Amino acid sequence: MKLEVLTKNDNRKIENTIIDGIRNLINYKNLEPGDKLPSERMLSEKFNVSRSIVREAIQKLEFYGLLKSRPQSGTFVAIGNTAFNGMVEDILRLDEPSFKALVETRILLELKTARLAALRRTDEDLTQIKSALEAYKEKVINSEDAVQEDLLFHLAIAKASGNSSMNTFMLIITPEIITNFEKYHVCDKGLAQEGIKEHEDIYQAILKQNPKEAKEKMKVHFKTLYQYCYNI
Amino acid sequence: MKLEVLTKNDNRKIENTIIDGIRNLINYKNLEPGDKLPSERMLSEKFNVSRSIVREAIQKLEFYGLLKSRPQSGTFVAIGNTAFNGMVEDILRLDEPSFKALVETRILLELKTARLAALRRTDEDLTQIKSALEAYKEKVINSEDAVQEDLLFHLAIAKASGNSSMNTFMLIITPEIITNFEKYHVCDKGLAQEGIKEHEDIYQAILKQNPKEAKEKMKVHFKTLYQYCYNI
DNA sequence: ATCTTTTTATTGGTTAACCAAATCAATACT
DNA sequence: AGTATTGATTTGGTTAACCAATAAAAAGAT
Repeated sequence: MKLEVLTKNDNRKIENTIIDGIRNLINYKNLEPGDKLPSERMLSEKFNVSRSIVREAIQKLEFYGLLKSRPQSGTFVAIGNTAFNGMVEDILRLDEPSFKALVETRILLELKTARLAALRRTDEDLTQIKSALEAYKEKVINSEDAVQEDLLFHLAIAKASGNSSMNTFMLIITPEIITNFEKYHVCDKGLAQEGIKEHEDIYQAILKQNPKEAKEKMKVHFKTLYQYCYNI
Repeated sequence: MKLEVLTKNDNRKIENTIIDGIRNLINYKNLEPGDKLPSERMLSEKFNVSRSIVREAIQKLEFYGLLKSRPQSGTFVAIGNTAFNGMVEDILRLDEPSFKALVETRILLELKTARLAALRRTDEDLTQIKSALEAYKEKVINSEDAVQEDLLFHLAIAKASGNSSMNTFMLIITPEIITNFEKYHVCDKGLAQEGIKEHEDIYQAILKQNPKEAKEKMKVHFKTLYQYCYNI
């Protein structure tokens, strides 16, 4: 029954081994930013694994900005030696975030995106937020589950914040939040009804382009969640 | 000369096409969370592309938590239809974050991680932060470039925050920050000297486990950067 | 009939062969 | 001598064939 986890760990382990090998190689050869790594073929031969494995390891390091691969040219070091070593260490030891960590991050991000959305929202942003709000309201008044519509409303605000980075991070943590909400039935306790009012308040603040009020209304909205999160 | 960008766009475009195809399939077949998608082989045949392409598209959707693939079993829908459609739309339209957006996000995250680190740091965390601080100081007093050591100090704090999610996000945005700092020579203006004092203040606050002070000292540290960022 | 065992087909993961673009060096031309 | 051109080589990207694990179905024993 735990086989799935085991194989996944194995995969993770071999990928991490390759990442560690690449790190050693860069240190041994003293490669600086802009320097070229050996080709994927040579790396796969050196580490006795297939090219796909090497490619995955490179892609992971590329995702974290440590390497940069250019088609028909090669893979290049993207940051300095010191930062590379320090960050690889962290990347290899990263563990899955807990639900508490996710909620904590979400609240932090959303207090900011609400404020920024009030400052920067376009008319197009506003109509999309409004549309998400209406979809949410319709579900709630029909007493249907509205977790998804709830999250989409918040994502619309994140998009309106004009900060692509925060928007991306919200997209990353949202599905896990949804899953946990539905699993622990966070929103079943008749909270959805008052949720409508809170959502409308946030929308109004963004409509009026009042950043302080937007953040404040978002904080009110999170009050229940906040307490819930810290009482698990 | 712009060919690299073009091919990359092409690659992106075909992957996005497949993602769109998967979305349509899920809608057409009304697949709910837990339902199984067609196998990678069938999808690659249906979309007239190779399995690798399909795999990459699936992996991207899995990264954002919309799908979940299990070895020797299949790929499964992970979230509800409504959320899936809304999020796919956003994912397809995501653009690269600007430097300003990155700095904005970094400041937001770090004011929080400093506070959390003061609350939750272990002794082990503390020694790692201290170690990063010493490495930074040594570089600065030798008048060497210390951008990397600077960032590693901040990453050590992020790790000490005990929030894996924020730690990951810091790791994601850090390399781009480093690159831009070095490009625009943000830290060349003799700021490094006073940076030592500011770093030490942050360290002391975390040592004393004083969250309010840690956040405040971090805010002081970011004051210059903050102004710089908003004056570009 | 029901449960266990065995077989068979399907799955994601892995490897290896193939392709077009980019690079670089040798050559031809001015 | 210097510059442009061309062709072989190297590169990351792509495709297709292969593998082990899984799950489902069929056969056998109780």
